[in-house]
This record gives sequence, structure tokens and C-alpha cells, in this order.
Amino acid sequence: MNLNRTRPPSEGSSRDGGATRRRGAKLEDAILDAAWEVLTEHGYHGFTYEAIAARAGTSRPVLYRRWPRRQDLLLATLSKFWRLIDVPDTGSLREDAIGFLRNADADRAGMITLMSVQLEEYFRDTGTSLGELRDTLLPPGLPSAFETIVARAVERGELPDAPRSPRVLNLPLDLLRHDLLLTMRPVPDETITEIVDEVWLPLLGRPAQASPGKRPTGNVST
Amino acid sequence: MNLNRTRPPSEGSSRDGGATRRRGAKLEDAILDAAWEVLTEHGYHGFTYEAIAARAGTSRPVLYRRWPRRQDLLLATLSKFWRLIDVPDTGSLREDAIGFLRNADADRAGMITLMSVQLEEYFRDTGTSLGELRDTLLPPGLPSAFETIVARAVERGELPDAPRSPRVLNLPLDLLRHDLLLTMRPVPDETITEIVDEVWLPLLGRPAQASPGKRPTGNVST
DNA sequence: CTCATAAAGTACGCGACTGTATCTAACGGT
DNA sequence: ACCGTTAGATACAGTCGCGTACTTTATGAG
Repeated sequence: MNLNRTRPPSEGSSRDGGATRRRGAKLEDAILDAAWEVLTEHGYHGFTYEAIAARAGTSRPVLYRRWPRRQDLLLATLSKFWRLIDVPDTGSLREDAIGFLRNADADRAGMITLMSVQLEEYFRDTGTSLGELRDTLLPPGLPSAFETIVARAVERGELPDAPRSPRVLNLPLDLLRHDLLLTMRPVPDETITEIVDEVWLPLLGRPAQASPGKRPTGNVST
Repeated sequence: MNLNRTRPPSEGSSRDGGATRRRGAKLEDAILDAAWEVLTEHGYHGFTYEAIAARAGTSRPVLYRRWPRRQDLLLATLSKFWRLIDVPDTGSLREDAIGFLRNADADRAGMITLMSVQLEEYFRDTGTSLGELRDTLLPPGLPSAFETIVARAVERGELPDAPRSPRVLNLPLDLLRHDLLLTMRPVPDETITEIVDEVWLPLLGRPAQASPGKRPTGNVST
């Protein structure tokens, strides 16, 4: 990785041009920004005090003082950059679902990939898993996106008011996430419509959309 | 040139107590065994020439001679220990599906976990993904487990002979894998029956099993 | 303006791992 | 019994990251 070890003595290195020495919150912000960049670019493996300090134009002890363990720094970084995914409200069950999945794909392609496959050591160190980490980052008690989407469809009379298991409700996001995890890339749009039209809507009791000329698009499955 | 390299006269640290010196295939086997142990215990992060050589009771140059890059060694190790999952043949679509998922859960809980979450650097190094790795390890052209299961059900007349997309066919394994990836633990058996009874069978046009007293079991979904 | 002090920045020693080179001795085929 | 092959041991130069002494400097209270 070889981020310049030998640091010229003068200001050249600090990002702020060396005018004032950053302190407190300002410095902290800069560090977390740097940490996020390092994390997305190099994964948790490259998420070292060394690299982050260099990137932020500061020194390791500054980081150690604030976050004595790597996990602390990671959590702080993730908290700062974690965003909820927008749930669209188009007036159509199908469009809501597809729209949400598109947002999820766009927002999380990097995110999820990152979390899952890059955090190896983190999960090893902490004995936790991707699911648990997400639970700690997610606001608790919030209805899931697809709960919201289905509830609205019920209100509109688009779906009957029947009980549905979380498994069925959240199927689309699970499938999208599955594909993201396996491919580590954003999924093609056909995958999204496939999930909604071939799996989810039929399961909810809506007939599959008659898309003419539909061929089975390859999926990542065994 | 190079006089007096102090050399202790006797043999030293090899595992075999110095009796015989392993060569060729035998040695190679021992190394790959050691590599597999290291990989499962410490993940790809701990999968170092150093650790593997030590574990195998040999020295790094021996490994470098055979597998010049870490990836080569990894591939060799995985190839040696990769096993296909048994597909049961019970005469019932549902039982076949559930049985296979149970096998997959048992066989792959460690495996998948490993592959996904431990191989971070490998995927980074090679620019590949979990899916691609699986494709290189999987015998090509083989029908997927659920293709087999469904084909047999069609033969028995349990299902109509209609075209079905890979997405729908492989849904159960995708969902199982998803849960494995998120939790990094074997899934509870209810998850398996839930996937089959609430999702897959209904999708294939079979009514859900009437399991009395069924409550929605929590899943890992958002 | 001064100066205590909190925080930034520096330096050091350590350990893990890499990749290669070199020497030796055991093994095993002919 | 010979001798080519190669395991096995060790060394070395280099990189990277760790954690914590220690030193310097900016800032704001008095």
C-alpha cells in the first residue's frame, strides 16, 4: 500500500495547508472522512491506523486517543456514513417494490459488498455477524421497507389485508442482497424486475406481469 | 564464500520426528491438509505461507516452489476439500427440497461462511467474486440440485411440466445461502421448512403446507 | 502578554510476514 | 553404490503495521 511513510517535516502533509492545526471536532471529522475513504477503497483489511492517519494527514496517536481499538473506529465511521434507503411512494405496489430495490442497489452496492466481504476480521474479532452489525446500525422498531410498501398497497385496496410472514415480505431485499453478496457488483435491472415479477408478486397472489418475450435471465444461483 | 554458517548437526523440527523425510505427493498432501486447517481456523487472513509451513512441519520455500502465489495455494486447497452436496431422493418434492437444504446447511455452514466472509483479500487480489469462485470449483454443465429435484417431481406427476426460470428453481438455496451469509451460523430447521413451505411450494403452484399453529418465525431480514 | 496544559506530532522498538538465496542431506531410481 | 533431485533448514533484506514512550506547539484563561 505504501502510503508515504517518510513525512516531510513541514506542513506539506496536513490537508489544511498547514495554516491552523486542527483540533477537536474538526479534526475528528477529517479523520472519519479519511477512514471512510480507506474503508471503501481498501476494505477492512486496509483499515489500519497507519493508513487512516496518513490519509487524514495526522498521526496514529491522535487516533488511538479517540478510538483505542479498531472496532471503535470502525463503528464511528460506519455510524457517520450510514444512510437509510429511500422508500418510493408511486401508488403502485410493483413500482414501489422495483423502485426501492433500485435504490437499495444503488445505495448499498458498495455498502453491502463492503460490509459483508470486507469485514472478515471484524466479525472474527468481535464474534458477531453481518446481521448483528446491521441491527446495531439500524434504528430499532422501524418497520421494514417492504412492510411499509405492502401496508400502503393494502390501504389502496391493491392487496387483501391478510397476515404475511416477514420471510415473504422481505423476500425481495433478501434476494437482492444475496445477489449483491455473490457478485459484489450492482445487479442488472432485469434481476430486480425478475425478483418482483416472477417471485414476489406471484407469492402475494398477484399474477406475474405478462412481459412479452421474457426469457429467463441467468441468475447467480447454483 | 559463505564460510561458517553455523549448522546444528542433528535434525530438528519436522513433525515426523526426523525418521523419514516426506517427498512428492505425500508431502503435498500433508501441506494441503495443513493449509485447510489453517484456512478454516483462521480464515484467509491467517492463510500465510508462514503459518501453513509451520503447521505442516516444513518450510516456506517448499511451498513457494509448488505454489508461487497465495492464490494458487488457496485454489489447490479448496479443490482438494470441495465436496458436492448430496441430493436426497425421497419420492416427495417437499421432502427432497427440505432434505437437500438440510444437507446444504450441514455441509456448507462452515464452507460458505468461510468462502464469503473469509476470502476478502482473495476477491480483492483477484478481482473475482464468490460467485465466480464457485463457478470455477463447480463441475460445469451439471444440473443444479433443484433442477434435479423438480425434474423428478415432474416425472412423478407431482408437478406440471411447465418451464420455470432458474431464479424460481434455485430460490430455496439462494435464500438459505443468504441466511448463512448474514448469520454466519447454521440456520434453524424452521427456516428451512419456512423457505420450502411458505415460499417455494406456493410459487410452484402447490398450496402451502397447513402446519397447524404456525407462527411467523423471525428471519434475518431487514 | 504570559504560560499552563491539552492536544498534536515524533520516534523507537517490536513482531509478523514476504520472497529469495544458499547450503545440506536424505531419498529413490537406475 | 551412485547421483540427480528436492526437502528441509536457515539467513537476509525489506515492508507494514502495532502500541507507547516522549517532545513540541497552539490556544485560551487569567
